[in-house]
Amino acid sequence: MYVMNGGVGTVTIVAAAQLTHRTTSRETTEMHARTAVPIEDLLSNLPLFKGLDEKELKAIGLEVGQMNLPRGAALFRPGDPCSGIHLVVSGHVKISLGTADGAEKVVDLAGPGQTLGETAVFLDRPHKTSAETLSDSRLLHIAKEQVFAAVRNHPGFAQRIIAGLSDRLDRFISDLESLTLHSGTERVVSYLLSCLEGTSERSHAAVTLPASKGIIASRLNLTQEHFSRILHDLAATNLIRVDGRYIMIPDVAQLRACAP
Amino acid sequence: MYVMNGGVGTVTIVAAAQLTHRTTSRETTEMHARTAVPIEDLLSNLPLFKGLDEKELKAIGLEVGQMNLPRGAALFRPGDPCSGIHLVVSGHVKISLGTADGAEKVVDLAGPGQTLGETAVFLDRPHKTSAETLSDSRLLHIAKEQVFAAVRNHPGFAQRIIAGLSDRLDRFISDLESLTLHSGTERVVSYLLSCLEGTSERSHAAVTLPASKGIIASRLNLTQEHFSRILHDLAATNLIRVDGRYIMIPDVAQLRACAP
DNA sequence: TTGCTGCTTTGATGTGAATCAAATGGCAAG
DNA sequence: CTTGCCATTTGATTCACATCAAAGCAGCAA
Repeated sequence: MYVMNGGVGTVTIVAAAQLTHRTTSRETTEMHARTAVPIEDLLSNLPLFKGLDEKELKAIGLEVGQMNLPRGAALFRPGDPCSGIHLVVSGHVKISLGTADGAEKVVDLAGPGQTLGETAVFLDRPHKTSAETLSDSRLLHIAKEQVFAAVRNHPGFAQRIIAGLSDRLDRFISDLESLTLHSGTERVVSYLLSCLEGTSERSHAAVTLPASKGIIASRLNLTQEHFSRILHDLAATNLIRVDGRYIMIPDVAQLRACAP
Repeated sequence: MYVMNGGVGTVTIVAAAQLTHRTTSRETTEMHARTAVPIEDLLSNLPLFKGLDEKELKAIGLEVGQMNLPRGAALFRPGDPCSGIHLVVSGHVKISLGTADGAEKVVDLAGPGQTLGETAVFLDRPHKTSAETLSDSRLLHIAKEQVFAAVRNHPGFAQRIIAGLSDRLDRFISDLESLTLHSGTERVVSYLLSCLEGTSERSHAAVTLPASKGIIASRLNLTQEHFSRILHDLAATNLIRVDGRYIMIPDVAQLRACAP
């Protein structure tokens, strides 16, 4: 389905011709403007690898393939056999569930540093979700067998994987909690706040949504329409200011305090 | 909070006097009637350990504590520091989230073979859920440090843990899917069907609910009332027959086919 | 410019499921 | 047998959110 390079250590350009995608001419041109990056520098900045000693890093790094994908590319679809795990370096990937009747629910939006497809690898099952890039993205790919080998030979790596899975599990529980215990407005508020994580703690702040409002709405289990209204209600009370995907939060504490 | 034995290999009786629980006299008496069981026999039957070689099993087995708890005992509450992972040998444990306003959502019902509390261990965070036995239960406990040691020293064990987490993650995704994409009735149907897993594939079958209808309802994200109604509707169309917690399914295929 | 196409907003209307309230039935203790 | 406590059922009412429909607006190609 897509081409990649393994066992090299520097970047090769990925042929993306056969990918399912919608690309504008401008985007495809950007696709080809990039420089070669030593892969270990990339790795050592990723949470999955951070803290591993140099030897381990090198051993694993050799086995990593790099992919550059345009917006709208499908990484996998439900039922696809799983080739390995993916790691987002830049860009955003939408992970979603499809239904028989064409509806779709966005399960997660993976940003830089996040991993995709571990469960399919470790349970040795085909994927049950589908993954698609939302913007031009750079990903790493580690093949299944190499993941297994790394888990066997590098306890540190196994620990990373476990921590990663635990974290995801925890976040899913939080999602489940929001979904069942909180109202639409509360979900939107806590989503906005979660977008701020890692940002310096100031009273005012701003967020740029990582995807279209329709996608975010699905992620929060709302209809586009409902999401739009909630955003407006919040803007009406001056808790936020909306300009397209750019959202200003004049008073973070006040927003946090609101649970209507 | 509770007493247990580590590093022994056979069973010690657990003092449960100080546990938060509601116990009838009959239940407490049963509590004290049991025999010593060599712990490795227990382990080798649990999915977490199955397939490990004898040496690994022995090494880990030495570090396991066994607990016998009456119904209604609290294993941990949100905010509690996490002592290690628990493993259900027999009985059922309710894992739930509490809200500020007293409401409660049952996240999972752990039965024999399942593990509790891994995420808190590996993320080194206090628990965010609470866990409580729903019936007299026998559990194993592996302390945090020993879990870490086992992960470091026994790649097989690490792999088990990873598989276990992956499986949980997958099931949570399924839950999320049901929750958002399926109706109440569909959720009930698929829950009933999931209770049949592992049972011999016959056209007719029966399930006994592992907990009170209120608990199950919460697990399925329904109110008691709504759950009750759905059960009635299904019974009205002869898809099931309800007698307390005992549910007869005359025609499994027909039930599976129903997605109103 | 024109016209297309996809995203977002807005309003009107409908419904599933929660909430409230009260009745029923079982079970254990007295 | 009665009393009281739970769990479950049932009905009536309410509300959040979805659905449907239509219009507004921006980006882009020609």
